[in-house]
Amino acid sequence: MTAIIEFQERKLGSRCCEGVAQPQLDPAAAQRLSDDLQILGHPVRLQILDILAQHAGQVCVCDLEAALPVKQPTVSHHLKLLRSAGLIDSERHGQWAYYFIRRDSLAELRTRVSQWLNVLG
Amino acid sequence: MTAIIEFQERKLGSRCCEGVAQPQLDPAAAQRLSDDLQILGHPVRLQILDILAQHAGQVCVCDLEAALPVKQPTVSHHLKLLRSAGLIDSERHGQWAYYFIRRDSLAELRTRVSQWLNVLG
DNA sequence: AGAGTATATTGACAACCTTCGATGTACCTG
DNA sequence: CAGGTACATCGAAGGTTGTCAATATACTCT
Repeated sequence: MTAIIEFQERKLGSRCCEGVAQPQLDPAAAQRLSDDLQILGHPVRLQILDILAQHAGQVCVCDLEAALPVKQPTVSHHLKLLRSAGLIDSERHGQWAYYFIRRDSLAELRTRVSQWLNVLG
Repeated sequence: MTAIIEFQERKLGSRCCEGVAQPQLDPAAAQRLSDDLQILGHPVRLQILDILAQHAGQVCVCDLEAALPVKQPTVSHHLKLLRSAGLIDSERHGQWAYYFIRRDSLAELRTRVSQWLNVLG
């Protein structure tokens, strides 16, 4: 209720929308950040990343299936999304596919997100 | 390609899925974080927050409409989502609605996201 | 009161996302 | 080779999200 009284108030009755406000974030950057945030914005994907971070390189799909509240095709689907986003990768050993986090990509994503959170705050 | 050779390899032929892997993140925390990330995961909402961060308390809906690539009902829609998430609030002055960021809620969100990014990395 | 402006809400539509059964592929073991 | 296991892919169903024209609400000024 006191949020704007410290600013000079816009003259009432004057036309608004003078085009003063412009985002610092250009549309491309906004899209990129939004993609980053969206790939993280699902509980199953968050938990997958969490597990992979703890057991790097030793996690196969059926481990994930056992730890998560979704069936195998769904696990594979989310793994595919995370891989397309560059956040994880896998190696096949025999019949198992071992998944692991790509620390480099994840670090870049973290930098982008952190920077934005700082700009905002 | 060298990701797993530094770990003791699971004995081939043995049964997998021994239930070893468990997320640190409980389902409720995963859901919460996911909600946080999802509300941020849209370019228009990112740009709204960006503009509000720069012009706190002096931004009305038509300013946003002028700065964004969507029409007024869509702007109002995203504002409503951001308000439901507790990230922004508004004050009416005459016919204008001035929106502003709720720094406290945003700070809490940032803490949750940052902490998770750190745990992960 | 009446005309005009700013914003919110409604309702409809399209696009997208999530999920899972069914099926396909690859590999290992006997 | 046959049977079993791990994983990927397909396709369908259902849910959610984003968008906007139309409309409603509320305020301002004459």
